[in-house]
Amino acid sequence: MKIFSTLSGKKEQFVPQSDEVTMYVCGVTPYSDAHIGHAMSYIIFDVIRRYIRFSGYKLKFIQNVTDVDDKIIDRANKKGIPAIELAEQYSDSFMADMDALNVVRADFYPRATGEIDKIIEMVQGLVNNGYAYEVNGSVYFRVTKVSDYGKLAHRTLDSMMAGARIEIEQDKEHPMDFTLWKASKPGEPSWTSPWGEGRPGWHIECSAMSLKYLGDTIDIHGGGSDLIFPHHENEIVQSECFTGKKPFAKYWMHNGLLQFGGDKMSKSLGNLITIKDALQKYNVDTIRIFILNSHYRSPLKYSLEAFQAAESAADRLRRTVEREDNANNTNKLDPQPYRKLFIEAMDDDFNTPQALAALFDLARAINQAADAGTDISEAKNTLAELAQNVLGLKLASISYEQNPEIQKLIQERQTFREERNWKEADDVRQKLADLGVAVEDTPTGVKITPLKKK
RNA sequence: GGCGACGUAGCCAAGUGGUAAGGCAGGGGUCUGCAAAACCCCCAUUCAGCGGUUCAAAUCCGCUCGUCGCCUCCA
Repeated sequence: MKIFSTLSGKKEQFVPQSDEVTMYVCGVTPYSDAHIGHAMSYIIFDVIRRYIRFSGYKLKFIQNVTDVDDKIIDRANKKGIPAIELAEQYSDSFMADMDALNVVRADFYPRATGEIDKIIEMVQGLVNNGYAYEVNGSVYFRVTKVSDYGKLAHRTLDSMMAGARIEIEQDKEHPMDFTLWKASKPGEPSWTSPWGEGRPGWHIECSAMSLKYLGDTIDIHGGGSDLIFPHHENEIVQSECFTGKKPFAKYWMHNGLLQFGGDKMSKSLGNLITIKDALQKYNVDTIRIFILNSHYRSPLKYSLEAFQAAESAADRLRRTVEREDNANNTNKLDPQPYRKLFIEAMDDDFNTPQALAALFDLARAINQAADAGTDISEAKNTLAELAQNVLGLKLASISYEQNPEIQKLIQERQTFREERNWKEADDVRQKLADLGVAVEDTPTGVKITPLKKK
């Protein structure tokens, strides 16, 4: 298995430290509903996790919830509720979204507010060994003391300074120094520390959690490419300087970002589509195929057309899995060649578009074989296994058996058809269409599917 | 201003030296009472443009044009 690491800038052979792979992906700061950009990132890392397990490794996966932060405090103040309550609310909302998107849960979701002891221990350690300094109750990291600062973003301190819009903060020794511990203002959530009342800076919680739950060196650390700098860069220096061990993470993985249409990517929330909105309109498989049909490191443009294409594609796989087995036929379709292609694609830095292509090739072969009466049971199992276990698709069809109105109309139509009364039969079909379902006559009986949105 | 990514058919999108995957849409056909689904055939002599290296380039190099990201909160 090969993984592209942002740190080295190339694909590397994946060699975990042990049979149990340790992995950390930056989670959310819960102050509003998550949007489909979040869905993209977490679905991608979900598939990566699923594939690592599918390949035979064990995996320990941790994801943070940063439940104390400026934006949470601002938003909570506007709403007139405690910050922790707001964070709780949106954190629950996020978990519900992840479940709905069929994202496998992490082993544990530590919260920043629950890890204050570890955070203070780290900040103190960094002060003690000279990598951090306290000014007016806040503690800053001294970036000039680290020779390889910028190694993840592939930049140097000088190049960062050139033309950068950096707000000059009087307290900092160097403009690029970043906050480890922030002195709190009155009314803000705060904890007692050796430097007075305060709260964690932005980057420190991820380091603390990763070190505490996964160890000094983990195998994979991931997140959106917008986190490379400064978030992950800072995680690296503060962690490595605290533990004295390198590397903090062996492989750094970053997904490309979702772009919103050709229009202005307006910063106002009007342009953002929440996961809840998307799920209202499309099923999980549609959303997952939309995302997995492009490579995870490439940016992806949101478009209605692409979603509709993904919906049709999902439907194709779903229908294929539902075809009759012909299990009594002695001719069998062998899915191995397709399985091999799928695995080769996934082994090459999780090339899901190519893996999906292998699945569609298998689907075509299955349909061909099914038309010919060949036994497709094993091939179908392979298709379902790879699609569901690795790509996290559900391939679940909607059942209308519990709907008496639809069942009654189907019966009516069957009667007309047996009487060869095509006119009446077609009228009933139209009635069913008005109810949002399409009826298909197949050799094995009537099949009801949701009517396609045009 | 600095750093970086990208530009492949109507749309989405793989492919990083050996002659263009896959999905969607479209056209024709088989099947069907009609449909739908499925299947078959067709749909980029060509990979933004211009030069260069090479026996050979979408793939390497240079320039031009265009789009985007990061440098500030962000998956």
